[in-house]
Amino acid sequence: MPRPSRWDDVVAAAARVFSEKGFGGASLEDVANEVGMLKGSLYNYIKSKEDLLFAVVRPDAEELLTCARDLKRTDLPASEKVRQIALVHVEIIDRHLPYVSVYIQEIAGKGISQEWTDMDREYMTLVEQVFLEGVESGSFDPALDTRIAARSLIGALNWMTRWYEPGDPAQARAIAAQLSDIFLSGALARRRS
Amino acid sequence: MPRPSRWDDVVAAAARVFSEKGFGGASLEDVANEVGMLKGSLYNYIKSKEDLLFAVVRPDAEELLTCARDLKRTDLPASEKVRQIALVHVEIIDRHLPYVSVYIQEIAGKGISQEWTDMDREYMTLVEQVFLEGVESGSFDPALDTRIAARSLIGALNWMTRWYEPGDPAQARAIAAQLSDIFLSGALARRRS
Amino acid sequence: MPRPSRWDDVVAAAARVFSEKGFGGASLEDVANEVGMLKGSLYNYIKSKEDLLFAVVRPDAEELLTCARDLKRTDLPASEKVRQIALVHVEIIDRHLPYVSVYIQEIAGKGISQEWTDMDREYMTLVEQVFLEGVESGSFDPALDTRIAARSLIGALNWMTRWYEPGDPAQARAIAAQLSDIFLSGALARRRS
Amino acid sequence: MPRPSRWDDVVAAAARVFSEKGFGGASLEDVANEVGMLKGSLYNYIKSKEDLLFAVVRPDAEELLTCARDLKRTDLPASEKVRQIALVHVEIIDRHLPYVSVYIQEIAGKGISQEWTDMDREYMTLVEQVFLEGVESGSFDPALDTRIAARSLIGALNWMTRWYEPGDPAQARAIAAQLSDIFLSGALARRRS
DNA sequence: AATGAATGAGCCTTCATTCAT
DNA sequence: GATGAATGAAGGCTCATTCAT
Repeated sequence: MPRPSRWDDVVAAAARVFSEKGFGGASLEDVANEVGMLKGSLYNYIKSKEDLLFAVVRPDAEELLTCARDLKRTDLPASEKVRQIALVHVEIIDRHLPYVSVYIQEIAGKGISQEWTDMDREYMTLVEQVFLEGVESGSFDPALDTRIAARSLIGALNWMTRWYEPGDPAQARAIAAQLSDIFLSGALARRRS
Repeated sequence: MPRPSRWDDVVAAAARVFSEKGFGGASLEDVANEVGMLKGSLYNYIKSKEDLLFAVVRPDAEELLTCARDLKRTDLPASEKVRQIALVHVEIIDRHLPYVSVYIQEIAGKGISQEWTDMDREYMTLVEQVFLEGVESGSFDPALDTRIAARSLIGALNWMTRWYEPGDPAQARAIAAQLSDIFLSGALARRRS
Repeated sequence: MPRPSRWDDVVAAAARVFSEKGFGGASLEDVANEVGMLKGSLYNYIKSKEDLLFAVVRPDAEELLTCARDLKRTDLPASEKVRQIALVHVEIIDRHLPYVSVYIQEIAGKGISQEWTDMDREYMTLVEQVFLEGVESGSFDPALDTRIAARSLIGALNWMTRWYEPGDPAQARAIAAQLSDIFLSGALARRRS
Repeated sequence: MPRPSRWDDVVAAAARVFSEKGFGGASLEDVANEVGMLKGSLYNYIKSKEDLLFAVVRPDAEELLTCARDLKRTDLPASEKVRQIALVHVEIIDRHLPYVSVYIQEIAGKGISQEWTDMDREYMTLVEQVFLEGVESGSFDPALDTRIAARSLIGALNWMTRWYEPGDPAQARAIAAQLSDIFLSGALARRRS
């Protein structure tokens, strides 16, 4: 039974453990137990506990950011961009909930380091620019406070890590659609006429 | 729970320290330094570190819940109830950001104990019922998924603890208004007539 | 309701608490709770925790020693002196079990200080001398090892603090009689004639 | 319970330290110093301080109990059983004084847990049954109170931990013989003829 | 005499990290 | 790559003691 490097096992175990106990509350021994090795052995894979945190968190953070960057270069209407952002964000949560939970719980908005602060801010800015485009193109309400709209959308999406139960991509897409509807059209019934 | 001379100082210091370093990352020595006493002396006020966490968090959690309960008995229209919830929620964040941050970061949705799980769920339910009322009364879109609407509103509000800078009640009210507008009417420009 | 000094309450409470939890395992707060005051208040009565230990233990230790000294000056036969020693020792245990327990558990043979070592040794010596008298007068077996006899008698008596349930003086006297019988005549049945 | 390289050193050191300072009075740092490691390192061997106490104490407690059980199945005369019990008990004290001291000081008759209470009681009962056999077979005095006899014998033996200086097995055997003689024949000189 | 609060030292325990094997 | 052991630095908590009121 060939057993290649267990790097992925290690990171996945860390994601599960950190997401359940928190980064501070989890010990490397917890992680090692989850992989099935001793805590000392982890140091064949990492240089420090923080290393592991970043390894858990980086791929999805980068994927999300990349998607947002790509979307920006598109010439979809703003409303469609909102829908796309929600969709991608929700899908990543559905596929990688433990990893994303750790990011949101331990890194987002914590000012851990310049690098992460920058990523946070860039994503935030990209989303805000979508709303800005919508206002400037006249398709969004000119009274819209884009700063608040963007932060609220991201907040609503991130908060999903506290209640969403992953495993059903169709449901994930439905949630993304509903959330987009709310942010685009609101809860109020449209007066027909 | 004794309330001698410096009880409030102790809790306020704990709120600040926990909110900055996290409950797990903060040591009781940090808290004691912030109050200006030695860590051993804290035990004249508390029985354990967890005690302090709950003391930090309980008053505002209860206030918010009480407001939501009171609102329920009201016969305001659903849209107005949404506005009220957002307003109260934002105002508590504005007035007690460190306390609320700790609640959201350390307790909300963590299943710490039955008591807190119940509080969480009750608040959630109360908000969801507002949206349900709106749908049933015909003032909200019949296609609205109330479960997602409620969770998204709460998520957007709670996420404020990561970016809001407190101290300006007028701005707090403005944010509440904007957020309510988005959740009620959406970002899209209304086609007049 | 005139309430004189509560010195005796304090010492009695300490005896109970020390005897149950051990001197090291009991906190002054435990003692204070047992008396119904706060731990700080104890320092109106004592200068240190050790003070309290000695106060608990001294009166009975001195009484026992005095009785043994008095007995020595008597000209009772050795066998009667053995009976008397057992009787007094058992009676003190019956009347003051908690106090005596503390002495035996925390002080006897621990070399705490010269004073207590001396008391220990003197009592030991007095008992040994009784056996010596018996051997020299011919009434005790000349092969008797008085050192071992004395230590065993005292050991058997002191061990009572681990199993005796006080409150019945008659039973106490019966135990003393039985114990004396064993040490004087042994368990073996006497062949009559 | 792991038995790596220095497990025996750790337990032996703990026995020495606990026996000298008491379990409560000894710190794990004391134990660690005695082995030559840091207190934190002890936790590679134990899970708690209490673990260490039990590890110190269990082997000899079990050995003594096993001997008493084995003796019971024998068909030696009661008097010989008394001699055997005394012998084994004294020999264990001679060989493992620090370990046994800890047992007697910290566990015997303290009701620490059901397990230990049971061991205490079983040994007590086995000894009492020996005296009972003697009485029923007619070789012991029919007036003998077996309950008191057994408790006194055990008390006298256990008390040895307070005065015996180990290291001379021959002397240990002599003490056992003397003690047995006393409990069997008493101190009084036999009237010849 | 009693109280509430504070002190400071010490203790058990945890844990990230290192390292020889 | 893995392991068992050791390290050293905290951290939560206890407690004897002090002291102003």
